[in-house]
Amino acid sequence: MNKGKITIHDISKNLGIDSSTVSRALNDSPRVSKKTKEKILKKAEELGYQRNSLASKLRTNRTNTIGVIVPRISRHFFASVISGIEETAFDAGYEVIICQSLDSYEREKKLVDTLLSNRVDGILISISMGTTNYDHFENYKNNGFPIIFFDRPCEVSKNTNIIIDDLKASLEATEHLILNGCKNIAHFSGPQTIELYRRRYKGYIAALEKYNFPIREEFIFESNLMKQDGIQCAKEILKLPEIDGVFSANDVTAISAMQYLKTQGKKLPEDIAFVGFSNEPISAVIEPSLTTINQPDFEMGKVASTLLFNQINNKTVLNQTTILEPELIIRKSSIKN
Amino acid sequence: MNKGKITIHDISKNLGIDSSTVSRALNDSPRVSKKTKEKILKKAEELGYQRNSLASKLRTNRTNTIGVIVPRISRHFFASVISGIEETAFDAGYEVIICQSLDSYEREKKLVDTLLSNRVDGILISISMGTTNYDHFENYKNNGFPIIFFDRPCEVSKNTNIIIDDLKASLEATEHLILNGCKNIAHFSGPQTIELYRRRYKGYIAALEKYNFPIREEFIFESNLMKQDGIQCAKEILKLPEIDGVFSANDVTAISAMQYLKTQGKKLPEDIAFVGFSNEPISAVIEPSLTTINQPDFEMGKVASTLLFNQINNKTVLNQTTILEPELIIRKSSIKN
DNA sequence: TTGTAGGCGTTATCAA
DNA sequence: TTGATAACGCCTACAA
Repeated sequence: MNKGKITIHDISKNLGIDSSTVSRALNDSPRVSKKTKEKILKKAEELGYQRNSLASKLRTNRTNTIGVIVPRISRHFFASVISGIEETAFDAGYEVIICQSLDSYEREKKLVDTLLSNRVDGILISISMGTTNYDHFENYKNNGFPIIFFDRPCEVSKNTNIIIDDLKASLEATEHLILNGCKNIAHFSGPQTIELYRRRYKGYIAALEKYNFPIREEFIFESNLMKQDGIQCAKEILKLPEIDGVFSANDVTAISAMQYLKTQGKKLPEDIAFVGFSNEPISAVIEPSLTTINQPDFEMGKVASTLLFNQINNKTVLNQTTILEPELIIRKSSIKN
Repeated sequence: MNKGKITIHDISKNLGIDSSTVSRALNDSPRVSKKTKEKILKKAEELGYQRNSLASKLRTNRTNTIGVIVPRISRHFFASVISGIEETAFDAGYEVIICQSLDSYEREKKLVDTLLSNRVDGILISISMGTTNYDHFENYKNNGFPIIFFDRPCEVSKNTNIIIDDLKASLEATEHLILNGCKNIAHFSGPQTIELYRRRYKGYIAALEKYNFPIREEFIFESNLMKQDGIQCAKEILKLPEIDGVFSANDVTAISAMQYLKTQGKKLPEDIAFVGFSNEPISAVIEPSLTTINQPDFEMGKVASTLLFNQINNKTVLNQTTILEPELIIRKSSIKN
């Protein structure tokens, strides 16, 4: 119950030194003599003093804290981005508050609100799948509040976004299937309300066009790209026996589809080749191992947080999109012998 | 830059109503007339008022916030525990601050410190592998500060711990290997400084004893149970060709060992059967699929947070260990034909 | 180098 | 039902 009961005033009284001096000493100000400083630090230790950050943040109007909102922390990609953010933040002396929106718009809105009422200095966010209305960002952005969007950018005008080159990667992925002999390539696509999935879709289309392949609507399956969606997609595929390759907008769906197809006696990649997107750890381990796109996750976290800290400290808003380069990881699922 | 500039005083001036009334209205106090309340809420909305939680927390000396420290958020188990915690917290109106120690003692200590200086009402923690000194908890516990340990308990006396029955699960896992014909069973063990891994070790020993199997020190491999440790263990195993089964204290190590052994031409489970621990998502997907122990992760989060909220609100300290039941998931890696 | 005094934004107490 | 006032713990001009 005594938690944090000791204040600078207790130290002050205890030593007969004014609390302002105590405050200065605890902040290692040069305006306190070495001797007094030592005395104060010793007494603080002895009394079990613990600074009340709330008070100091309130007073200074600076929290040295940033908020991070991701759809789900369990996704390897987001966990890595967070690690990148935390590393930069640690060096810069910032605290990081991690939140997950669970891809719900309501939750996301509430989280933004909570972070702001806790006066974070800035926010890094990968918007949820459920978000189609961006008003909750617009208001703050207009006030110059630092918000940076990563991976899943904000679709309204003038923002600082960090994305990867989904279009190029998707084109490359689809092209890879074509060059490995696929003639009828399906696409597992995410919600087209989301820019990111539109870009992946466009990459797929671009590859087909490049090779003068016809675009067949019935080969394009839009879903939320969860595990169960993969099974659903697989079932649809079985009805279209000419399909011999799949480019999936994420690994999760590709993998669950592959699993299902294997139970139905399909040979992978001989009957159907697969390329995923994300390079989840699981993808290297399944059989056949999944060819996929590796995203520079850790780097993305570092870039995003570095930009945010610049924005916080220089009050300069970039409103510019940074594009990072992904990489095609070729494994067994796409190589027909 | 205007972030949060509007305060209750602005609303107060704007309406000619005292700020104390504004405060009451914003907190939906019954001591404000409906009419005034409406007027205030409307004006707040209009001015874009956003409460300053820091000030409110400072004043009330209550943050309605709990801290959660886990080794790494990317581990599926911890992500699920966190989901359980967040669900309970959401219903109880608490904010949750998620932190990862990355299994570093230094980081953990710092995180505890940061959380306390931010005056969280309580802490839920799964201690890091690097932690062997518990002084940083002792101090606060003695002050009655609510801390609850889950999964990896605190080894010093009198704590509230939530664990699963590792011993029973490990005994069952090892027994399962024995009943499936394994004669020489190895154990991949975690650091014996950690209670949890000692319990898993004991379960392994107990099973051997139950069936009068000799305990062979050279069959027990202690490591930090990371991916690379699995490869190392696999190499050691190859030097001991009599080993025909492995009980691993986690899935990660089991899987990387299996992968390596497969590249070396071993047939799994025919040559060597495997049982892991944790039921990582990957375990269902690899080949052969990994028999493992499923832990009630989400439930553990709910139980731990519920206990914490009780402790916070009733000021009653349980200092009691709650044991949850794990479950053996039998898959292909342990069934020799 | 140290002390004085005032305020960050909110809420609780008391009085009206 | 509303208002005045003080205080939460800290920091920072300014003065000494």
